[in-house]
Amino acid sequence: MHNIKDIRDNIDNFEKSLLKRNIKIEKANIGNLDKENRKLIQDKELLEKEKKNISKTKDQNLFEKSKEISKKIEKLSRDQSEIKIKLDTILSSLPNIPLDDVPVGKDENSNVEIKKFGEIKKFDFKPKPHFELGNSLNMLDFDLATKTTGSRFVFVKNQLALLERALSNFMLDTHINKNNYLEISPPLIANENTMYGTGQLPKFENDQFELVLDDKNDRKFLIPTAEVILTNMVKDKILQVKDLPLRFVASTPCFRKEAGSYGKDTKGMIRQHQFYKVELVSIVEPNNCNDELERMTNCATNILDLLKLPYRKMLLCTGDMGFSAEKTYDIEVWIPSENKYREISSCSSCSSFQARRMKARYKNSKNETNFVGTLNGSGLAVGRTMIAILENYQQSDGSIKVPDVLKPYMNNMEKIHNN
RNA sequence: GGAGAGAUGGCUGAGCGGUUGAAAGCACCGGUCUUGAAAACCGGCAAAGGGGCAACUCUUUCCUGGGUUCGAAUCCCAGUCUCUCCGCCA
Repeated sequence: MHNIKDIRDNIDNFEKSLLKRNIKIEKANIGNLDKENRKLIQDKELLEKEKKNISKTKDQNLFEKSKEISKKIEKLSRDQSEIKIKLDTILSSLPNIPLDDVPVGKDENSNVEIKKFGEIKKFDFKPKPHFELGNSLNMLDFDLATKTTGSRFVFVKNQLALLERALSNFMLDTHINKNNYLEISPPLIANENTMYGTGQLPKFENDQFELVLDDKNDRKFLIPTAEVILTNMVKDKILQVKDLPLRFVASTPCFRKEAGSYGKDTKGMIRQHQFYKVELVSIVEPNNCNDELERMTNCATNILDLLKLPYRKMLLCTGDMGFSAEKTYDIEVWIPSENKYREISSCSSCSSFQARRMKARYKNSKNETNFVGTLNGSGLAVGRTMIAILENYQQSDGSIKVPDVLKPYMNNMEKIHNN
């Protein structure tokens, strides 16, 4: 959510910044609504003051007049709230402003590669895609999931289920013990206000799985990412500066409708309606957003370093960033069967954009109340990490070598194989 | 599912129709004292919104939404959440 005051003072810059994201704002409309809103507030406050004075005098002769004023106030405040709702509807659907160092572009083709890491393994056989490997191991079953549930779900069995669990635990332990994140096991369901806070609502309702409840006013959603619930842990709070930064980590299932991605990544478990993800969330002083973004991204890539998986770090362009982000790094891991890099983590700074929606504030060293900065990043997407391990660690016989760092989590198993 | 109790500022907690935006304590900030710190003492300290270059000023807010009243944190109604007891249950 943007601060209308900032927009008012600088509407041309605001327009320009959003244009970088291909968003055209109706400048005149916003300006008029804002003016109208303030006019009505002023009129209303004048009457309120008058009314207040009458009741202070306790003069019975003026009581009738006070009643009349009440009616006028009622009307004004109805009009005003209507205008305010219109204005807020517009403002709440506008994405965050990109930072200056974010490249401008309309889609992922304009993303900028920062650096490649790790070595791409040369296979002396044709590397198989993960779903073939999983299928022949009898440890990934997509057909069964289709039968029980529907498309874009999967049964993970046997040692791959262990691998999935091992990955979660390995990532969690690393972030908790090495990177100083606080482990959280959060609710997987969020209410409407929470979803609004991080920016999933109102604009992206179609991507969410909503629960069917008896009470239509009580709306609840399966979380599309733990970012939603972890970031909202500071909703409606006024924190002390000494409490910051807060760093949370959770491994949770994530649920996404993937609306509009028909025909995209239909094979395998690249794009699923449900997947595990280890999520990092930081709550910081707004000035520290940039440093924290670098730190967080390093925490994420550190996992790939330890797993010895090749990857590259991308700086997303304006057109490819998420709604709430001011700057985003994607980490892409090497997928041998596709002969390309695929997103495995996305780390974003959201400045005070989400904080303003959540009313998450802190008192700075001067004792002034201010909105916090929020960041979120995957550290990492567990399902896609499993894909990367299957493909990068595959052997010619279809077995999968277990990465060294995971062995302690998998009964010191050397290889995942069929019998 | 049944029966009660409650929801007040960053936190704890008074107030139960008229200078109450709200006592007190804690926390926090500034100062005195101290070599420094602690303690003690003095002072300050809610948020949101509007107006003003500013000093400042106005309005709203005591869970949410309605209602009663000239006037509501205080009374009435509905809802949400929390706690206790009983029942049921992973």
